[in-house]
Amino acid sequence: MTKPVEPDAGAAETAPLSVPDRLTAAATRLFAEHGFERTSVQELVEAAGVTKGAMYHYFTSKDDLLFAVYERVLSMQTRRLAAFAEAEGPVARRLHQAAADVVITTVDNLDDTLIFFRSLHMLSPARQSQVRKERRSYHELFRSLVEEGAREGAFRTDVPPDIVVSQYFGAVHHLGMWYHADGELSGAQVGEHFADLLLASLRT
Amino acid sequence: MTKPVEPDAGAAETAPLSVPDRLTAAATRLFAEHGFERTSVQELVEAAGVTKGAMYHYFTSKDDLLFAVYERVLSMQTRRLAAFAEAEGPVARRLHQAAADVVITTVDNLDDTLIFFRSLHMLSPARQSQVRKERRSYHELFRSLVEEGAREGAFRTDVPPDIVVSQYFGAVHHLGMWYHADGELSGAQVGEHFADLLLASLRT
DNA sequence: CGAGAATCACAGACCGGTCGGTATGTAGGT
DNA sequence: ACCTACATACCGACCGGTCTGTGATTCTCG
Repeated sequence: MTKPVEPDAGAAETAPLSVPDRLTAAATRLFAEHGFERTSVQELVEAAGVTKGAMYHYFTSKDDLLFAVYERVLSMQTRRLAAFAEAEGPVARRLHQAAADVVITTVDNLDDTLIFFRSLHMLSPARQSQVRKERRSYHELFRSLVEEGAREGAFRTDVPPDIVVSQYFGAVHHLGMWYHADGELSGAQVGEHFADLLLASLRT
Repeated sequence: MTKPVEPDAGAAETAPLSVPDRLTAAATRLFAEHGFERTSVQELVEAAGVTKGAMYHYFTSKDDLLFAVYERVLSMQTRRLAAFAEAEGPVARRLHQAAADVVITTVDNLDDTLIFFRSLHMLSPARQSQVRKERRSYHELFRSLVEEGAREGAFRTDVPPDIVVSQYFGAVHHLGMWYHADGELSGAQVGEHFADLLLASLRT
């Protein structure tokens, strides 16, 4: 058995995922459910259908696993934002699209983003600063769109762009606290409303 | 020694606070600094200058102490919001004042609000639902202001008030993740900007 | 081409340390 | 005598991480 286990050998779910993928998937679910500290390595590996030996073969520590969960969603969102920022068209439209999109990717990965802000402080200082650095460049990319609109006269100039971005992302990052997939509004609908409110708040 | 200890008997800070108050103050600081789970009861009571016996005399568990921290700031913010909501004047002005005020009280109690959203899930389910209930009535009081403005024609009606309120409080609750008292802007300045953006986003 | 060596990918028992909570004791007030 | 308000010693559970073992695969070299 080089990579996949034989079908239907494990517990409930036995998709042919690799062992590291099974571990990150189980970690995402359990960390979001009980929190990072309340989830023991033992129950984590049992949920993933592997053993501790397997986990410590691929990850150096429990923190490392948390970090891997962070990286996945953070790099994905950064890539998407860059694509919207570099696109053609008026800045108001690009900002609206980017703002709505980050809501959609956030609700599509609600567990990850919930863990993100709940457990960042559990990471080693080195890992924390690495995550913060990535988060910061993400913030700055978004801010550059706001500044571009302000220069062009499309947006108001009496509120610091940093405040605008911090306010918006604060709202997005808090989605994990209240949004439920089985609620009235889809992620796309919430994204539209959020983006509409953002653009309205920036009108001259 | 019925209530106060003799002056200058403990560690660094020996204000004549009662033992429960010393414990909640130490808990607020340590939970915000290292997180709830990483803070042991032993270091907590040492920071408060008391012993475990004292702590378990006033609180039934470590969770109970966390709950007490929650209650203090939550009830305070609810009282203040009610005062603004019940005041006189146009709804736009009352909403602006309430929106700016919640930012100020949040940055004035940044540790508490940080703990709040980071460690809510560590509470027992019963306690969690009690906190959520209070949080919900707070949300609804704020929402009633938005709805009042919409009825009067002062605010737009094409975005659900719940979305507006969730977005705004999301941003406020996330202040603990980025606001620093030694930064460029004071809490009052951030509050003004936040409230300005909120009101602008609601214009018809 | 084949056999032994080295490596990989885990398995699972085990350990030192820590932690929340309790049991028991006691000084002072009433 | 009794209650309040603590102090202190202690316990059993648990947890992250390590260590050794092992079957399968790959590499090496004659």
